[in-house]
Amino acid sequence: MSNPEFPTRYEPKSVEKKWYQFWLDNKFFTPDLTSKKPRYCIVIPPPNVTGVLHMGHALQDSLQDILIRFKKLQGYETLWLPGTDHASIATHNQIEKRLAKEGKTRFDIGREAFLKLAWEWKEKHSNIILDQLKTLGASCDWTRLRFTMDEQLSLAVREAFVRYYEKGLIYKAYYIVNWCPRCHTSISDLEVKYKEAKTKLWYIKYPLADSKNKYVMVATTRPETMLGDTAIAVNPDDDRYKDLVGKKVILPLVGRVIPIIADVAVDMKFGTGAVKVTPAHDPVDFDLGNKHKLEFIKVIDEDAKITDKAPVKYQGMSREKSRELVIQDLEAQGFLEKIEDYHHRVGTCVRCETLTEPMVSLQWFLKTKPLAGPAIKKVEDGTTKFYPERWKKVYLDWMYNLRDWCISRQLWWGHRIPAFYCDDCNKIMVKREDPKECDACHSKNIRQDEDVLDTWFSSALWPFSTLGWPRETEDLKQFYPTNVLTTDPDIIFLWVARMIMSGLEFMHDVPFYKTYIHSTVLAETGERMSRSKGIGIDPVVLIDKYGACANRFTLAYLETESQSYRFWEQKIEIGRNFTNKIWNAGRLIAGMREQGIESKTPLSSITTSLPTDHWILNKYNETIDTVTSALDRFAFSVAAQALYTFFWHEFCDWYLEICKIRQKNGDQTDKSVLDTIFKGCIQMLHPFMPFLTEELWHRFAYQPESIMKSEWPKPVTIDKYAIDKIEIMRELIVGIRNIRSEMRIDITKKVPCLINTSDTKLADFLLAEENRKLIFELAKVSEFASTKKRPAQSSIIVIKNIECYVPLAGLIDFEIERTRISDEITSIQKELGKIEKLLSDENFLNKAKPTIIERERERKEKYLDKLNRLKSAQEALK
RNA sequence: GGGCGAUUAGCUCAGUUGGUUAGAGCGCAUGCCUCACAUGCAUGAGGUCACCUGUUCAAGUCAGGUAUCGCCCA
Repeated sequence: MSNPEFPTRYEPKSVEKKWYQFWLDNKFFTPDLTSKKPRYCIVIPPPNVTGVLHMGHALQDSLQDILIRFKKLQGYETLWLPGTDHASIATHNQIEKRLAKEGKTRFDIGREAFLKLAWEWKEKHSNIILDQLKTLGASCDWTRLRFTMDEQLSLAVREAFVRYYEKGLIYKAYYIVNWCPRCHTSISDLEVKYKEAKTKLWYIKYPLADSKNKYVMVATTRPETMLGDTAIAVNPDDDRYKDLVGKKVILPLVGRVIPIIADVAVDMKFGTGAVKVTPAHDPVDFDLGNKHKLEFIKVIDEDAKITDKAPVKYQGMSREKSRELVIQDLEAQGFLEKIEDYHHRVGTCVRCETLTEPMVSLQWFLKTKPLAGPAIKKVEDGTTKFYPERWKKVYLDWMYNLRDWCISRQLWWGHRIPAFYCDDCNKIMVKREDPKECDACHSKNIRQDEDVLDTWFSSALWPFSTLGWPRETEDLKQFYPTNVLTTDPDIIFLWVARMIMSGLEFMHDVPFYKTYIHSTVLAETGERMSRSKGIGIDPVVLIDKYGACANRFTLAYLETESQSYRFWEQKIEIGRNFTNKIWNAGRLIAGMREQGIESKTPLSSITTSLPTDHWILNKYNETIDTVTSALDRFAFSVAAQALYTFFWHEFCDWYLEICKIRQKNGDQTDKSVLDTIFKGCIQMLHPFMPFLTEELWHRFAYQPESIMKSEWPKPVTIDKYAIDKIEIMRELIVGIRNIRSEMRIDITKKVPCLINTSDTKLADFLLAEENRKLIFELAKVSEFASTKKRPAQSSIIVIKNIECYVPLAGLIDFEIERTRISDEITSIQKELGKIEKLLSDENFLNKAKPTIIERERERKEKYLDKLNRLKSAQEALK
C-alpha cells in the first residue's frame, strides 16, 4: 500500500513543530483556575538561564512531562511551571571570561557596567534551553515562565531574608569558609568537590621554648600554612605527649611562641600524633582555635597569596611558591625531619576546579538547626516521601549533621544582600525597602552590602516564589503544596532539603508531597557524561535525528530504580523502532477503517461475541491496570515496557494479524474493538510520545479536539470464558510453526493438521469456523480436523490435554523429530523429578500453603500426562 | 572511615510481597522483501542468577560475610 498521505515511515520532523504550536495556540498548557478538577502541580528544577540542554535535563524533563500529561488525562487540572535560575557563579565566570579576552577584570569596569553585560548575556542565552525544552515536547505553562531574578521573585528573596533576619536566623560573622581564589568568592560546603591528590607529608620539628634541643615533630600536607600556626595539638590520651601539654614551642621561621594543647579531635594515628594548628586556614583548626581561645592569624589572602601577617620574605607569594620556599628554609635551618609520599583529598571548586582555600572570613550565615527540625520531622513522618525510598536516608543523614549555611557570595550577579551600613554610627539595617538614612543617627552616609546571596537561597523559595509568594495569590492557593519534585541525586542537599526547610518556614507546609530521584545517565563507558570532556551525547542532536517521541520513550523505558544507566545512540532504536511500529499499525488500521471499520468508541460495553476479541481486550485491560499503577508509583520502565509488549507483541503480532485474516475472508466483526484498543493505547502512550499520538489522534479524527483533552482509558467489561482456549490455540499455532521451521518446510507449502483431545468443548472451539480460519492462516495449515489416532509418519505437538499431529509423509526428517521429542522428554523429566521430590517431602506437605501444594499436584498430573504422550510418540518412531 | 547501589544470556538491563521450566531489547543462527512496518515477520540457540555460610519445606529474591565495580558523605 503506498499512500503519500500516510508514508511507510514515521517522520517526526513533519509533525512535531505543528502540534507544539497547536497546543500553545489552544493554551492547553495553561490551567483553568475556575475548573472543579483536582489540582496537580510540578515546578521545574530550574536549569541555568544561560545553559544548554544535556542528557540529564532530557531525562528529568521527559519524566516530568510524562507525569503532567498522565495526570491531565486522568482528569487533573495540571500546572507544570517552568523557569530558570540565574546561576550566579557560572554566569559570572562567563562574563569574566569575556572581559579577560579584552584584558580586563570586573573591577576595571565596575558593578553597574558588569551587571549590564550580565543582563545582556542573559537575554541572549535565556531562550536556548527553553527552546530546547519545547522541542522535547515539554507541556510547561510558558505564560508562567519565571526567572529567579524577576522582580517578583527578587521580592520574595528579600522578604525571606528580612524575615529570617528579624527572627534571628541570619547573622553575620567571622567564620571559616571555603574560598575559591579564582571565582573570588566564598562557596558553600556543597560546592567543594574533594579530589584524590598525590602529594607529600612533611615532618617538621618545632623546638620546645624551654629546652631548645628538644622538639615536637608534626606532620603536615600544607607546610606553608605553618606561617599562621598558633598552637600544636595532641590527643589527651596520647602517652607520648602527656608531659608536653601546656608547654610551649617556638614556631620555626616565624619565631612565635605557641602553646601545646590537648584535644580529643586530634587523631593519634595521623603522622606523629602531634598536629600543627592553623585556626585561620583549616576547619578543624578553626574549631580548636575557638575552643582553646587561640589567635587567628590569616596568612593567606583572597588571591591565595601570603599576607603581611607572615614574615616579610614570604609576603605576596603564591601558595605554591611559598610552599617551596618554606620547605627550603626549614631544611636549611634543620627543622625538616623527613618527607613521605602521601595521597589525600584536596578541595576544589565545583565551578572551576581551582584548589579552594579554607579561610576565616566575614560572611552572612543562615542558622540551620531551627529550620532543620521541622524539615526532618516531615520526612520522618512521611508527609513528604522519597522515591525510591532509599534516598530518604541520604536526606536525613545530611539533615542530622547540618552546619550553618554560608549564604553570602562576593559576586555581583544575583540578589544583593538587603543589609545597609551606616558609616557614621556603624548601625546595620536589614530592610524590605532601601533606607534613605540611618535609623539610629539619621546620617545619609549609608551604603548597601556589596555581596549577593547564594543562588540556592533563591532556589530554595522556588516552589512558592514562582506561584506569587509573598503575595497571597490564587496560584499559591490552588497549587501549593505542589505534588512531586523530580530531580537528580546531587540536588537532594543543594535544593530539596533547602526547599523543604524554607517551605515549612514561610508556607507552613511542605513544598511537595513526593520527591522522585531519577537515575544518572552515564556514557557507554560507564563514566558520567561531560560536555567539557567530550564524553556522552547531546540530546538535542538525538531529538533532531530520531524525534522527541523516540527519545522520550527510550529514556523512560530505561528508567528503573537503579542509580544510573548507560546510554548511547544505538539505544534510541528501541524508541525509534517502536514509534515506527505504532505508526504502521495506524496505517493498517486506517486502511481497514476505509473498508468499513466504524468508530463506535468509547465503548461502555462490548457487543462482540468473538473469543479473540475478548482475549485481546483482557490483555488490554491488564495493560491499563499495569500502566496506571506503575506511573502512580514512578515505575516508568514498567509502564513503558507494559505498553511496548502489549502493543507490539500482543496487539500487532496477534490481534492485528487476526483482523487481517478476518478482513481477507470478508468476515464481519465488531470493529470498535480494534478502535477501542488502538485509541486507548495511543492515549496511554501519549505521555511518552506526545507528538506521534497527537498526530494519530487527528488522523483518526478521534474526539475531543486534542488527545491532551481526552480521558485516560478505562478497562472494558469482557467475558473471560474462552481465554484459556485462545491460549491453547496460540500454543498450537506456535507449535506448528516450530515444526515447519525445524523441518524446513517452505512457507508456501501448507501442511495438514489433526488434533486429538478428549475435551470435546475444546475440539469444537478450535474447529469452529472462525478459529479454524485463523489456524489455517497463522500456521499455514491446509486441513484441520479431529482424530482419535496418530497417523503414521507425523510430527507431534503435546499441549496440556490436547495433542496435534502434522502428518507429513516424505517431508518429515525422522531424525529431527526423534531429537525434538527426546529433548522435550528430557526437560519434562527433569521438571517432574523436582516436583516429585517436593511432593514426597513431608515437610513440604506439612508447611507449605495448601494452594501451593495443590498447584504442584496439578503440575505433576499435567507433566505426567504430557510425558506419557511423548513417550508413546517416541515408541511409534522406532 | 561511614552510608548507599550494582554484580542475572555475548552486550545493556528487568525480575513487587520467597513458590508454575528465570524474562526483555540488542547481538547471534535459520528461513522469509507475506499486499502496515526489513526501523519488519517467523522460528531457534544461549544463563552453575559474583562467591561463601546461614534462615526456610522452598532462595535470583531474606540474613551474615567475602570479592570486584560505582555513587555519595567525612
